[in-house]
Amino acid sequence: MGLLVRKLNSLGTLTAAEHRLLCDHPLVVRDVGPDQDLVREGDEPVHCLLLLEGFACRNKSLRDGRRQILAFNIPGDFVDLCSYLTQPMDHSISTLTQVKVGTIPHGTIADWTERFPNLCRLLWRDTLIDAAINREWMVNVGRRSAYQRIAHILCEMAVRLHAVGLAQDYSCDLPITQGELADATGLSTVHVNRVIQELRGDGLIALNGRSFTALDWEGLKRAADFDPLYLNQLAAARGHSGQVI
Amino acid sequence: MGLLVRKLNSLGTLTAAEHRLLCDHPLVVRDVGPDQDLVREGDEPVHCLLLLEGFACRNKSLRDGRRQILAFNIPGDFVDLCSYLTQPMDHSISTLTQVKVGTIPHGTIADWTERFPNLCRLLWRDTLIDAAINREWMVNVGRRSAYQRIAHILCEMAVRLHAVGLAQDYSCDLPITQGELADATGLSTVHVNRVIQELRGDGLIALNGRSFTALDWEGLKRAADFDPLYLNQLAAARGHSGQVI
DNA sequence: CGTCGTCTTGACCAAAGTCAACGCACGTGG
DNA sequence: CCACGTGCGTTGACTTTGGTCAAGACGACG
Repeated sequence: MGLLVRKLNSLGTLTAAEHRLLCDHPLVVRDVGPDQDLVREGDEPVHCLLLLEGFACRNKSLRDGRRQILAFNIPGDFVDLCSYLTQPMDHSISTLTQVKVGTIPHGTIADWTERFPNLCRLLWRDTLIDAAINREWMVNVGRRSAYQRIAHILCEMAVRLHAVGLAQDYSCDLPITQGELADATGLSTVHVNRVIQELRGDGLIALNGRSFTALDWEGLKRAADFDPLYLNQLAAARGHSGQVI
Repeated sequence: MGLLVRKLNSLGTLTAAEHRLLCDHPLVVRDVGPDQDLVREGDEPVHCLLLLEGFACRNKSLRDGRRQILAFNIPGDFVDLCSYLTQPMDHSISTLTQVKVGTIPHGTIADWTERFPNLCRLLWRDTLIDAAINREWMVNVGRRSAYQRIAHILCEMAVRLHAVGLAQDYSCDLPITQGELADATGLSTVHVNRVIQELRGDGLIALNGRSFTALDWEGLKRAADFDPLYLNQLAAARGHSGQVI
């Protein structure tokens, strides 16, 4: 539960009792391979999933097979906390890589939130930040050019991975294919490929296989019109770890 | 507070004590003209707004002036409940028409939610349904054709307005300009105009000025690939008012 | 009656999609 | 150890969707 404690502490302050509660909770861990659905649209899960290792994504598919990726999930993310209060699922959660997930029964969350209003607020806030990321993605897909979209999503991943210690010196492991990037940005795979080459040509990024480096962080941010405010609103407002990169 | 009670009761069940609490709360009401910002990106509001009459929208602007509308708000919507837990605002709320809004101090909400876990859950659920609408819009903008996007957004508005009693016989007052529809769908005004004419030509809709009628509801739903599940997840699951149209 | 915002139309343009093929790395099985 | 298949990245030629620019129509309102 260390990851969860760390995450919630970045959103506010856990009391000692809450800290103990979470640390004492025995987490059931499950291993899942790449390209599997952790939860499927229409499911009515009875527990929430905490992503401990690996990458996943939130996505919705149309009947004709096209799909939209709504968010990338990284270690520490409470992947489907929303299933605690909204059923059935209106979207799926799929793994991108091999992952480890912890499962927490809805009953446990109900118990926690009734007894600890502060913890409840932190969990609620976590879902609100997910929503904020969604909003930013919507602007991305609706109003930015292909070049800006890709740059923006790369900026976001760099900041978020840095925040959980999975990026150093502007580089990180990014096991996301160009096809997945296309589904996340509302573009075609072919066009994503061309844009990435343009970004490479402009000296902004290095991206080969699973490894990503922002060669010119400031330039990339400028190209993307990136403002990390939406990612960690409270932390930033309180002057905490905030501006990580 | 009748509107709020009605809305929360559609998301779950208020206890008698909660019902009384809400009904006894003296709501401060404010009138605002059209095309005004109720809350602006960067603000740190100290109260939440409940939309009582009129239409508004949640939106984000880019520095170059392009903007994306993230959601349309209709009477009964808790327009910026998210400001209770995430500050500062990462987006703006603007009026589309003359509106009446009720203001509820964050302190009041904090008090309510600490004392009434069930009410807290209902409010939390309300923010989660907002998020679900956002997700559907993202699919709309990212993966549907212009024709489908407009059809889809019209379906959504019809269902939501019907749910609060503002639509009968497949028609309703819809004071949204084509320019605003463009900002909501990630299209240009000109293209929205052409698509609307195509929808008219196909006998699916009548849309003049502020009045909208779905002439062929089933056809419109089919064209939009519309599934209202995401709008009222719990109500639908429990077999409540659910499928309104 | 004039002005302003919105809707409408046409001519033209550009961004991104589609289709198809190929290269390349990696893993698997003979 | 090599042939083969598979998934991903890359490229080119061509098409389509939707954007841009510009002008006119229409209606509400002062």
